[in-house]
Formats: sequence, C-alpha cells, structure tokens
Amino acid sequence: MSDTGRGVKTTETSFRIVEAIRDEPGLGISALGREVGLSKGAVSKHVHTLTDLGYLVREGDGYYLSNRFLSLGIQARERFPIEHVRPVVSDLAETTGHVANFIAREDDRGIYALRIRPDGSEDGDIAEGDVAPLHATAGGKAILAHLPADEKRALLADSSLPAYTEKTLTDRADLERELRSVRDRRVAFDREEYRKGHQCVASPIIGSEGTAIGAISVTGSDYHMSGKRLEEDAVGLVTSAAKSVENALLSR
Amino acid sequence: MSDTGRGVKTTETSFRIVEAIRDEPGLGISALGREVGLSKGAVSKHVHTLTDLGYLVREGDGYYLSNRFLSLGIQARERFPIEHVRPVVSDLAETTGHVANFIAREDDRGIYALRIRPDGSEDGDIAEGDVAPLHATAGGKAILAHLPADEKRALLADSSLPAYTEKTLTDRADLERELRSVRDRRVAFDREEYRKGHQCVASPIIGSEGTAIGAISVTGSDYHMSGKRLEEDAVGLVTSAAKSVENALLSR
DNA sequence: AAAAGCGTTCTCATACCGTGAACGGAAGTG
DNA sequence: CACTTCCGTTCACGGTATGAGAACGCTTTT
Repeated sequence: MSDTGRGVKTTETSFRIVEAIRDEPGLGISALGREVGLSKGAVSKHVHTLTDLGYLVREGDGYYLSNRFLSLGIQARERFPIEHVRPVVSDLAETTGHVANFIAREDDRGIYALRIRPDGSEDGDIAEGDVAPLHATAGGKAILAHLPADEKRALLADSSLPAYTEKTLTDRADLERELRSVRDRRVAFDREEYRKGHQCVASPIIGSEGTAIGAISVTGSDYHMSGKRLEEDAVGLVTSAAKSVENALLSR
Repeated sequence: MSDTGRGVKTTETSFRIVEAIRDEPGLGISALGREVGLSKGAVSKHVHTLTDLGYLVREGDGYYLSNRFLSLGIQARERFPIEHVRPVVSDLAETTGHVANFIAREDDRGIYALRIRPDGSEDGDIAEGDVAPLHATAGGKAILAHLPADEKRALLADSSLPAYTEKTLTDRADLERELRSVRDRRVAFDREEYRKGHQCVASPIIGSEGTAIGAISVTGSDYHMSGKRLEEDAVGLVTSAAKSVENALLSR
C-alpha cells in the first residue's frame, strides 16, 4: 500500500481489525487473524489495546464495536449544524413516504450523514456513515455539478469511474453532459446507477462560497413505485427541502 | 516505561490524536503535537494515515473528524435492535418535555446510545457516545441494581467511586442501600449527583437472563422544573417506557 | 527585511510490533 | 475417558517501523 514512509502501518492494521468487526460483529481473535492476515498474537495485542481504549467490547467469545464510536461519529456530524437539517429531512421522508438522506461532501466523496426512513419502512443496505460515490448517486451528481471547474476536474481526473450496475455512467463525456443539465435544473437523478432497483432524486446544498457542501436526496425502490412516479412526486419536495436547508445555513 | 507488551502503543497514539480533534475540531499538525506531546513529524504521519483511511478530513489548515466514523458508531448501536427503542424514547421525550435517553451497558460503564431532545430544546453537555458512570447517574444505578451479585461486586471492587459533584454517592454502603431500593421499585434517581442542576429518573431494561442490559432515563434541568416535580411526573412514564422496550426485545 | 509560524521531509537509533511456538483450557469426537 | 481440535494468552526474538530532531520552503506577522 502506501509504503512511502509517510504512514503509520500499525494504525492501519488496527482499523482493518475494527472494520472487520464492523462488517462481521462477534468475531474472535483467531477469526480476525484470518480475516486480516495476522498472527493470533498480533491480533490479541491490537484487540486488547482497542478494548482498553474503550472502542471494543468483549462479549462471550466475540468482539463488538463499542457505542463509544458514537462520540466520534456524532461529533463529526456536528461540524454541520445538523439539527437544522434533521427536521427538514424528517419531513421529507414522511411526506414522500421514502427514505430521505442528507449527504455531506468530504473531499472526493459524499457520506450519508443522515438517513431517515418513514415510519414503518425497512432499512436497506445503506447506512449512515457509508460512502456515496459522486458519479453514481443522485446526491453525488448534485454535488459534482456545483463545484468549481478546477475542483471538479481534479476529482474526475485520476479516478476512473467504477461501474456499480450496468447503468452506471462510466463515460466522462456522458457524465459531463448530464452534470450540465443538473447544474441548470438543480436536480439530479440516479436511475439504478448505484443499486439495482433503486432510484434517487437529489438537490444540492450550496454554501456561501457558491460550491456544493452537500445534498438532500430521496431514495425509492422498485417495489413501491416506478422511477417515473418517484421523479414526478419528489422533485419539487426535494428541491425545496434543499433550499430550506440552504437558507438555514446561510442565516447563521 | 513499564510496558507489559500487551498493548499497541501506536494505536493508542492515533486515538489520542483522534480524540484531540474530537474535543477541539480544526486543530492543525503543530497544535496537535502540543496537545498530545508528540513531534510534528510524528503527528504528520499519524494524521496522513488517518486521512488516507478516510477517518479524518482536512479543511483549510485544520483537521476534522470524518462522517465515516458514523459507520462505526451506527453499527455499534445496531447490536441493539435500536429501531425498536427509538420510537419509545422519542415519545418519552415529547410527553415529558425533557431529554430522554437510552443507556447501553458495556462492561463497567454505561454509554448514552440514544439521546432525544423534545422539539425546540437546547442540547446540553452530554452527547451520544458519552460515558455514563454507573454509580453517579440514574441510568447507571438502574443497571447496577439489576446485575448478578458477583458482577456487581466486581464492578464496585477496584473502582473507587469518583465524585462528580458534592452530592455524588461515594460511600459504598450508601450506594448499596440505595441500590436495594432501586431494585425493589425498578426506578433510580440522580439528584445532581453527576451534573449540577440536573436530575434524572431511570428504569432498567432487563434482558432474557434477568440482568440489566441498559436503561431508559429522562433528564431534567433546574431551569425548567424542580427535581420533585420531575420525579412525580416522570416515574410512571419512564418505567412504562422501559417495560415497553423490554417486551419488544423479549418478543423477537 | 526579518522573524515566527506552519507542514513536509529527511536521517537515524531504538523501542516496539509481528511471527512462531509453547501452554492451558474448552469443546467436540471416538 | 483418552484423543483431537480449536481457542486465546503469553513468551523470546529478529527486523522494522516509529518518533525525535533538524533542515527546508512556505506563508503570515512584525
């Protein structure tokens, strides 16, 4: 990996272990060793350290992430005045009947920072804290379309555009064309470009400097309604929700 | 330094840096070095590693926690069927008009895993992910009172009882006496024992094995209502909320 | 201009991480 | 009940990656 001597390998290892536990809670020392390719002795050291620090919890013969991680995630989210965003996203979820998201921009990616499901709906395969690829999600495209030209170019430069489904836009020119339209209309769509059977509608949140700092989106699934109907119903609500957040942010 | 060789020092250092950023977002390399007592070169390595891993974000000349941490915190919370707990705690907050919490037990401490404020209230000095000392909070005492005798003894054994205010119970005998009453009534109180001007009422959530796995609590502040009134109003609501969660957990 | 701050990069000594083996215990198998 | 297997802990040791410190270029302050 990054062996330029600029990194701290031990920390990488610890986080590999943490992420292995996140992805499969309840793993034990040996299983973790197999998972990350380390000896039992080494894993034992890491796990003990992380437990002493309070970030892992042992229960029976397995390890779990501690709720202590919430103190980091919640604080991260506070960088945004998230309490102004929450009621808007919540309303959006209830009135549309679909999952509503706030996606925060962080460098070359978006993160689902808030994800609210309407009462009674199932939770899908996306969770708060997950990464939203900028080129393959409605929220990401809403953000991309509202970046300064040089920044956008930097983001699309070295990163080839990975395909998540067969509908993902992988051609730069196609993407650029769509982004122009997104920029004009302030709305972006995702038609099964990231997950099969899932459509999204998103609108950007533009900061005081004129660049996107996030997006509001709504996710609909095939099972409940066609993509067309989702777009018709949600476009207006999503854009006004984003606008409303935008105003709340500016007047602080 | 007497190192037992059971730890991983580098990981500790990385988390010291992460926590420094949590407590003071926007710190730079030099400031972090001063904060944790490391050379600039060393801090630079750690911070680059954490940024590459996606857990820190650089903005301007400061570093911030990434929302990526949410993927860890949220997953940690999912160990509980938290979506069954949320509506109950939410209702509790609205009907009482006070902050309502779900506190998860983790080994020798409680963690505020869910904290919901009624509409329009300020957020205080406690956040999700924070530690709730077992002997000094209502939720903690509710948990302590419903542990097997040997476990309780182990928890109260080596840990002296630190005083957070002058009302904190620091005498073991006093605490034991109160815990007996808590066990009988299924309600615990905190009368400014953790934070000045804050009272709490809590009721335990008892798992299938008869031991407490968490607690539901309500926090009131002096400014809005006296401790007496809080207790009168909230006792019934808190206990029935806890019971309701308990039933939801058992019938899964 | 000069000084002081910042973050990066370099070199180097040594502390510490990771391997592998040995150990005791728990659980499964005959 | 012996036998096996798997687990987590611990130990000693060799190699290496970590952290101190200084030098550098840069920006900002004086």
